[in-house]
Amino acid sequence: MMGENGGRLPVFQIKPMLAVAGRPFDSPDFIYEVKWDGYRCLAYLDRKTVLQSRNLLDITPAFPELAGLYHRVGMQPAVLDGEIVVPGEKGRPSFSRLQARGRLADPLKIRQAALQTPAVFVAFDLLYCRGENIMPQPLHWRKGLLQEAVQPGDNLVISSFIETHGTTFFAACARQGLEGVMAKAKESPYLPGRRSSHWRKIRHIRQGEFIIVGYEPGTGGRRLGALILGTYRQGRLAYRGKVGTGFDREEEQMLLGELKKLKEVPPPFGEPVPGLTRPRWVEPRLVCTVEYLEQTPDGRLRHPSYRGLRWDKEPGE
DNA sequence: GAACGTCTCGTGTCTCGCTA
DNA sequence: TAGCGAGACACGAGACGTTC
Repeated sequence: MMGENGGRLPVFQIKPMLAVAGRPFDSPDFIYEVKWDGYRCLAYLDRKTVLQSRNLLDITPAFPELAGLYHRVGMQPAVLDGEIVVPGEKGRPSFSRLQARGRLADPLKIRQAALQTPAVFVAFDLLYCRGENIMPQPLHWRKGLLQEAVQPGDNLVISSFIETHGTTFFAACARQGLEGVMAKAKESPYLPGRRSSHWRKIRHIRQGEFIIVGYEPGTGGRRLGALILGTYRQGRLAYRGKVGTGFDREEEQMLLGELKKLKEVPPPFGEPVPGLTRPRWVEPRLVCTVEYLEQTPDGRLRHPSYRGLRWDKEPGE
């Protein structure tokens, strides 16, 4: 089977297909499904289960509760593409819980965690079926075969999708606090390791205004590493994270110029901030707009991206 | 042995430069 | 011009090494 490697599963060979970023749209040529907030994973199933991360690492030992996936999948040897998620509050995927799971190395702790916060494999594509490479086949055909091959149950679900009504679906997902939507061309083949416009990642982006309280110098060709952000909480500045992307060389020069005009001040937060290597603290006079995916439980920004200075805003606002 | 700091590894975005 | 890879950056938290 698997042709190219003499009948064995192509373990650690397939890189997952990637998506480009996009905006909500409606098209009869696309299907729309929930974008799950978890670890991208390929599951190799051939009388056992092997889980491979996006970077081709074997993450099977970290999720023992998924070892039995192969019992629920027919037409083996088979390879599923999907996402490992850990349900959090209200059943929504919790990325922080998943990270806590993924970092465990002690087998005892892994077993305990598997009982307390069990992971679920959300399957959304079928790449090999009965040992045959079906990646060149169109997505709608692979989706059909996925429905036939997989018996959903504990720890294994099939990602449902809708046809057309992409904007309505996106709005509904946003209301439910989900990360976003994936739009996939019905006729698209699976392009391993490639980032293709056949798949579009439409994320629910949040935006806010934050006070620039300092910065870190960059390395390599960059002069500005990251801006250090804060907001006022009960009259005191609170740390909200750093943003190190979203500005090009021109904006970087302009920001550095503005920062150099400000007086250097002592650290504005009551306690030292972990993770800051070479902070330069400045007067909290500049306000900037930042897009971000979500906030961590302690109020820090996840995946922040700088969008511009707000000359019209005062820090106190 | 406790506390602290650094490294590692998972996820991601974005810009820049090279190549087809 | 589009696609792709490299190299910046972000987050959390366990593992591990060092210091006291």
